[in-house]
Amino acid sequence: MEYNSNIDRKSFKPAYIQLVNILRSQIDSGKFRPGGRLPSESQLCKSYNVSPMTVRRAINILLQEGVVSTTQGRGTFVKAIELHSVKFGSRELQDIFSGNIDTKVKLLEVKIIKANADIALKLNIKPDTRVILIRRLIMKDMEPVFYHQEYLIYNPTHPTVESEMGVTALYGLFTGRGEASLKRGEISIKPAILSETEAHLLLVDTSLPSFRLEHIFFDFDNRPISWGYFLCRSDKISFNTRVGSGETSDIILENQ
Amino acid sequence: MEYNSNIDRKSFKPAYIQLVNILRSQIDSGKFRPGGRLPSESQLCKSYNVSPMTVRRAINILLQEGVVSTTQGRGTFVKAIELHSVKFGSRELQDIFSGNIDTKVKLLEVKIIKANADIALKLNIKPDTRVILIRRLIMKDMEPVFYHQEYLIYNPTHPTVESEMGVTALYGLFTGRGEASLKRGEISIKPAILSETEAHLLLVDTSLPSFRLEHIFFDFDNRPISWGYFLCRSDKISFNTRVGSGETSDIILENQ
DNA sequence: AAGTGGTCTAGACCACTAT
DNA sequence: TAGTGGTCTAGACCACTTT
Repeated sequence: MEYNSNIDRKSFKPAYIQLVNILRSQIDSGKFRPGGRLPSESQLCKSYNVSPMTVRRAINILLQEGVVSTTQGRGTFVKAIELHSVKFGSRELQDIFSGNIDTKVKLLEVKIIKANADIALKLNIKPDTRVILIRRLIMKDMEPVFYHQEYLIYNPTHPTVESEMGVTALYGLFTGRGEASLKRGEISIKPAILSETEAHLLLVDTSLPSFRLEHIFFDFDNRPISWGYFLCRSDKISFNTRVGSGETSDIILENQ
Repeated sequence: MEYNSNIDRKSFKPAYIQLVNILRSQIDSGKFRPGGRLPSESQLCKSYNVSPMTVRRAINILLQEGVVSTTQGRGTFVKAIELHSVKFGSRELQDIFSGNIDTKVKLLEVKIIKANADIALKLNIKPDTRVILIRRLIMKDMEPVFYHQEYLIYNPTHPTVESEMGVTALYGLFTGRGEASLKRGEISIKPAILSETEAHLLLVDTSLPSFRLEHIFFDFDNRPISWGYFLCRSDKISFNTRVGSGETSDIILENQ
């Protein structure tokens, strides 16, 4: 939040960030209502004594945040809140996998099995090909939070396999210190009802609904490497988002 | 995707977008692996005959996408895929609420009730204050997808109330043509198990798990205006994301 | 014609990292 | 010291919308 409405050139905050904060708090205060027009870019240049590129940069940020919309030749307008393209994040997921020290991974089982039709389809291999099954329990504060089950392509010459089997390898994926051989992944969330054995592992009742976080990863040849899913206790995790002009002011600086 | 590795000044695509696509496809191809360093900005200026600001802009986009990370004085590096801060979106949600013509809202009930402790807490009012209860069914292709239940502050002088009661007002929220009096909202996703009556309304069995999409909206005085939730059939909706260097090339241009 | 957003230049200066 | 990312300038030119 900017308390004064001028740009402080001595501040450690860049001018464009200060301008973003000024404009956002003005929108937030109701000075510019949804549908209303912001001052033109050239006006902003004069008002705050900054160059066009700096104004442009500030407005681009508000644009990306979905706070304003621009039309060439018309102006910059405050957007009404809209829900159809919201993105959800999870504070708890971030907490658990941010290298937090009280997060433990308990390896339940590692074995080589023959792929059934379903696994074969997902991993794009022939049925009955050998794959590695890993079952893990992720604990936070001594309590189970996730049950994780994963099928890996079995390839003795492939370096991924060995490192993935390590219980700590899971961290890497979350914290970015993971495999350089993984190119991309796809993850989806669905709600799930736990089976008796799954509920037992997570120390909950089957009446507690859960998230099923399914994932698949590919190498640089676009071949599937692993497929699996997390089952998450719904009392330990949720996905959230904010829309409209919230007080997100300082997050931007942290990201840069 | 860029097929040649030079910037076409006659193209309708801006130079910085072309550069983003070139760099991304080079990362995608494995030319720059996770952990590896990209050419320096000044090198990129020379290679592609663009100004520093244009290179900067391109790299900023890759930075925002999480594809690369930068360190002042060291360089720009390809990031390994990381999961802890992924954001999930829903294609189905987008489809249903993008002004699609075959989406219908069926109003089940509108009545004034006295707020119980739970509702009073959420809406920051005294218990037994009168609130409006709205119950809706959102249909797609003649099939129910969402059950929606919402509690609105009852205030005859407030313009929000009347327009919200209209069955079509729901669209506005999703498409951005909604209330200009709403400042911000918070939305969360949890898994849920349907009650008998809820399952009956959605024409499914209680054994089908569902999403519960809870929302609360505030006006420009930061007062809660409405609180409620959607129950979503899990066979009709999912939340997804991609990590790593996927083929997201052209989406960027569409957003701009 | 005047005003708007959108792209781009060709430098400048600074802070930081490596050697 | 040399190279790196990061910010910023003071204009230019273009495409578009409004009057």
